[in-house]
Amino acid sequence: MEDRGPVYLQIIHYIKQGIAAGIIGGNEEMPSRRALSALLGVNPNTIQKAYHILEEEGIIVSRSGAKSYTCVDSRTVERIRRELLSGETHFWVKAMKQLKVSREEAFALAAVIWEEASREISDCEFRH
Amino acid sequence: MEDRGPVYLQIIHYIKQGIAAGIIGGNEEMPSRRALSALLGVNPNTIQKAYHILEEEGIIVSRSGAKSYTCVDSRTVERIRRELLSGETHFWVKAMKQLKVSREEAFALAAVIWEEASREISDCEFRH
DNA sequence: CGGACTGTATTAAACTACTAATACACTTGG
DNA sequence: CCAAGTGTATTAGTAGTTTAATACAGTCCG
Repeated sequence: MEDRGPVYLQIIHYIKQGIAAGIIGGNEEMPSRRALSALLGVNPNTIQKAYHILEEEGIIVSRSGAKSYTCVDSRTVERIRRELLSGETHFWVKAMKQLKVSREEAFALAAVIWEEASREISDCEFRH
Repeated sequence: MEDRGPVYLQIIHYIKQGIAAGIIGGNEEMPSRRALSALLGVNPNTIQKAYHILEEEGIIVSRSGAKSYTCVDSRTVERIRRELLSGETHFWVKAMKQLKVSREEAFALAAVIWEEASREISDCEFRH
């Protein structure tokens, strides 16, 4: 529905999601700032901002001149996964309650949409 | 989790949500720009921007000098309700699928959080 | 009527997100 | 080694959001 805020936050969220889903490994080479910016069609500075925050959060490591790598053990992967999962679900429940939807109606709709989404081609990885 | 973007969009969303939930009636007096800005601690111009867009969408009517009123029939209320409900649920399902969560795990977690939220005091109306 | 409140409009300033164009030092692979 | 690619930093500019300080004309109620 919406674009969901600043691009650099979307990138951070996207990478965390990839790690939580196991698409991005815990000690894996990351695309360079320039390469990812070209791929996504945004400015290198925007990628740098996202990577910098990810480094502050201890999710990637960067050595000046060399490529950046993810830096998360399995415990951290599980922590990130639970954070995202819980966060998104809390947000949905809150929205449903604010709309004064009954538990039955909410879950029935979610079930319908879940099946609907299962019948769609859903492949949009950020590398091939 | 997040602040969810521009304030004027939050206000629009909040009012639509109130209408969809039946908290705000279909032909009801709206708080004045100045009153709502004071209540929310934001600039009157920000409220004006939100109200102006709501008027363009045919949700409220404003006559220069008089108070603004909501202007939605029951069919429109139902349309708005379905839009918000469907939009939020699509977003949640998409997030769950991107995290590669099984339907069972996702719905189980949602059930837990739903009950958890039911045990909390949840009253934050925008007027008393 | 007349004052209080209303919607509406204008202008200026500050702030953030994002783009753009560089520049520099470091690492790596051929 | 050395050229290509890398992370990092700087400066400038644009656009959108928000605040601020007004101003003015219309409506409403006592």
